[in-house]
Amino acid sequence: MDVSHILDPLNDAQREAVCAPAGHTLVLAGAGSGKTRVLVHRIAWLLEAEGVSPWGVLAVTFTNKAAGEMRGRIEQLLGRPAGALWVGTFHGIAHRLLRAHWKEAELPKDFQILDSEDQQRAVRRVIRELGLDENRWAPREAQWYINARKDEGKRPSHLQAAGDPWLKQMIAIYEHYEAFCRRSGLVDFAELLLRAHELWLQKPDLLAVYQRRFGHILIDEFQDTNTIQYAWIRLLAGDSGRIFAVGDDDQSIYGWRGARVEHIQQFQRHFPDTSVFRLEQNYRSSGNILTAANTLIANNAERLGKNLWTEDGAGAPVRIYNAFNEIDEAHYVVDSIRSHVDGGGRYDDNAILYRSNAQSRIFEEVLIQQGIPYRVYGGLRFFERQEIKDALAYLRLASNPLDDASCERIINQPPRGIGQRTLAEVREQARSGGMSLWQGLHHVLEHRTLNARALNALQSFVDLMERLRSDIAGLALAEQVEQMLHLSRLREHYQKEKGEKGRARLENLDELVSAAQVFVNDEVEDGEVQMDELAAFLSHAALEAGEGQAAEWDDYVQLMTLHSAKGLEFKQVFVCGMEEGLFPHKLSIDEPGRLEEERRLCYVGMTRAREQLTLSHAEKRRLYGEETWTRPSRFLAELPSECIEQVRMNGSVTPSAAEPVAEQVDDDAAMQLGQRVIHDKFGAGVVLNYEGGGRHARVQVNFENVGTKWLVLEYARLQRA
DNA sequence: ATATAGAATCTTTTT
DNA sequence: GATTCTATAT
Repeated sequence: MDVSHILDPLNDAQREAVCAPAGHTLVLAGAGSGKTRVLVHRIAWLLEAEGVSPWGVLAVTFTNKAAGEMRGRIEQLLGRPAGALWVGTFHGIAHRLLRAHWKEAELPKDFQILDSEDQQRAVRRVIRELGLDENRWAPREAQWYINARKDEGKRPSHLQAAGDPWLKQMIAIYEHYEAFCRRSGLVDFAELLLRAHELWLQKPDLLAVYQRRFGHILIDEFQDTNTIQYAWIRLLAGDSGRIFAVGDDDQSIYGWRGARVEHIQQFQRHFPDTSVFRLEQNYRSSGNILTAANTLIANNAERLGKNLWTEDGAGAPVRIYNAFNEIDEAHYVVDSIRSHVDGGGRYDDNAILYRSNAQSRIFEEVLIQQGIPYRVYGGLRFFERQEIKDALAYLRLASNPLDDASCERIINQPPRGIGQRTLAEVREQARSGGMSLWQGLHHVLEHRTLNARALNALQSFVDLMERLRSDIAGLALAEQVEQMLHLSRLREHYQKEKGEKGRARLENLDELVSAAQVFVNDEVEDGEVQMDELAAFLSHAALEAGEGQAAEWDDYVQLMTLHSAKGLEFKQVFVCGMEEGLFPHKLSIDEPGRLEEERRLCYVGMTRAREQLTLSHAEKRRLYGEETWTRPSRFLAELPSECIEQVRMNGSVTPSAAEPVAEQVDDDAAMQLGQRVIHDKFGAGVVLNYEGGGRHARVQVNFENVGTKWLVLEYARLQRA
């Protein structure tokens, strides 16, 4: 078999990794060093050169996007579909296993998935049931506790309060929450992983089947694996599976949600026959950007050590813009983007990155004001929208009457006269009789423990759900959805909602119908279990919340947090709000480990840039409605001065302040900030700043050879370069 | 049962 | 500043 198409596009280091010998492989891949490429080519190599069957290969990623991209690139390289190959997220694959082996996993056949919002509601309910004060025992906190334990592979029975009353309460909530999930046939995200792990532990013969099948296991973003994911991988690999893990300890930014970078170091201990490869040649960023990023990250103590290099030239210096306030900052960034586009560039060459979402607003305002198209990543996703979740809850309750989470959500949505009092009685009946809400409802109706008005309301809900269940049986998926929207009167309900919001909600409901139309049930194609189409659709909705944003090919400026920028690249990158307390964030400043994670986050942001990187900070910032004076981020001070170009603008709030320079000087001497100039004696330089006006106007110029100087415009006789 | 006004509270995010 | 929950009035 000719494998030149697999190996030729690779550099030496990449090729060595792709052709790694039998045994385990760890690839330490720096930012922009071709990480995905190595994974994709490795799989192609296994299939084409080593004759491995696609049946025997499993590739795991963290996001659906990454999984989709990987499969696409593999098929492109192979020139054919690779159906039997398993490519998916940890959660997606765990879900697939549990669907195929629901009996062995002790799950109901039609179990459904709780997303984090559903989970939080469930936890809140449990807290109430325990008679605890919600203010003292915040549902969010308990949810966080439960997920953290699950991510560590721990059940309540593994935990001990050791006299700590807080822990004792948390464990109690965890226990009751588990009971709730069990009797409702519900599984949260962390549970998918934990359950899949336990399934293999408890059924060794089943594990053996998968161990025999998957001789090759590939993991993307290995630095992001949490305890349970890594344990699961090790279990699957057993003694015979070969693991190919790709990661970068410098890009570990998810420690706060349980990711353990240590897995990279442990890997070589756990698997002694591991070959380690380093990919350090960067194909993305210019020299200055890379040097700056390298210098910054060198301040971290806990590193495996790695230095990125490039064959490209130094490129433009990294710009640091010192803004007066956040409005000035936004104007500077937007103006830079505008001049990029005026010079023939595209809007989507540009990314505005920030530490926290609250920072996006001011950029949006300025972008709107200037009529520049933009897209903000990471808002509410399609399947997370209220109206969509309402609609799905009807379908879920129809297919599983035990699903209390869904029942609670829609029992009075749209409003049908079932208030808190009535609901409390239903809950009480359900709880005392050990029944689901749905059963509790029937109990209340039979024993008439409420007044007639409430009973009527409850009866109408029961009738509705029963009618819905019988009416949608046998219909095609999209018709089921359509029928549900009609019978539940959800569409009618949202029609009444006025304004832009109501219109958008209706559109989303229509969109749900078309999502059902195009949905193909590929959930279990090789297993014995044929999953119900509706159930598959509902799982899909929970596991893949969807984008629901502007189409990707449109030309928009990209706004996102530094976290969501990981894995992406842009010609021009603006990292904004480089101030102490904001970035590094004040909640991470005191702990060295967390501060290092902030620095890695900065490193990730910087290495997104191909040609131009601009870091900005404001002296004064209004955040959460409060105005504060700020100090520049310590990260700025850690950058090497030879890669940096400082841009300052004294005391002026808007960039229009730059214009007086142009107005007050004669036409041929007119200049703007950032203008390249030539001086008779000092040579070439760049205008950084200006001061005053008229005859006394002075400019600050950064000369390539002699550094920064203040010059009086009238005498300096600068020429524009 | 709902509508509205005041108060509290705000990292980062995927599944 | 903006959302989201809580208390109060209708």
